[in-house]
Amino acid sequence: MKIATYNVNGVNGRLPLLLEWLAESQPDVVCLQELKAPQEKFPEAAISDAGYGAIWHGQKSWNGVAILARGDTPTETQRGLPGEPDSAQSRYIEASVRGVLIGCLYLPNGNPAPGPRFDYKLAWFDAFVRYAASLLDRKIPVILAGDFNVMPTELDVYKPERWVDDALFRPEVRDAFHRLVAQGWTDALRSLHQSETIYTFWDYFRNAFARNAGLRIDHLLLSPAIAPRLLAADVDRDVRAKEKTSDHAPTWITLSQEEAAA
DNA sequence: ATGCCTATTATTAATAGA
Repeated sequence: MKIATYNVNGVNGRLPLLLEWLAESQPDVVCLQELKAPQEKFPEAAISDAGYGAIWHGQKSWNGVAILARGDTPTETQRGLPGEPDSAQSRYIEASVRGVLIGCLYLPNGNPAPGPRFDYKLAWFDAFVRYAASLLDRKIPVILAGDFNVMPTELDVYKPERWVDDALFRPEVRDAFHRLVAQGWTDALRSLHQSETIYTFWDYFRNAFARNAGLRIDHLLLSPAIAPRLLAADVDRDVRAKEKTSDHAPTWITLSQEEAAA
């Protein structure tokens, strides 16, 4: 079972690229962020023709999240984050797919920091940490996947000293991520590649991709009930190299079908 | 310290992204 997260940066503008990647990569479940499309403009027919059922939480201009399932329809369990500070922003959707609860999130960027946008980020993050704890209490297989807009450690940013005052790397935000993981989640990419440089985002500016000036901000967190099934985890960097591409690359894991032996 | 580039929306400029 392959589960991917992809900040597509405009689901309609990137539709040909998205369909190409779906056909090549064949993920079973996909969490999309930054649809940048209102609810009625989601390309449901094209996604369906590609073999995927979908649920989505759209918003005009900004944000927007979706969950796709190959040959299946995700069973929606939550839309919007409980206790979120601004329900007008579409940043969370959740579904049950093939026995796994999938939470798809787009955490606020938060720049400039300090300021109201940063306060909003911290408030959203706090609500998310509380909600994540309630998911762990259920002792079920859960995957929280999306654009967390945080580099967890210095290993996750090409030039850490340049980012210390940025909303994606400030201590408050890193602390929030560490508090989240400390609840019992497994950071899938990092658990399999403990000392490697792995990036999931490269700025459009400054020829960042060619220089590999990247950030690791797209994450998949596994609950203890599913973490033993983790087989592989990687980033489809080749997608970031294409024309008309998102500034993020698809990030994915594979899981064994059965519960791992104790 | 800032712009760089790219998207959407609404009208060629503003806003957001990270």
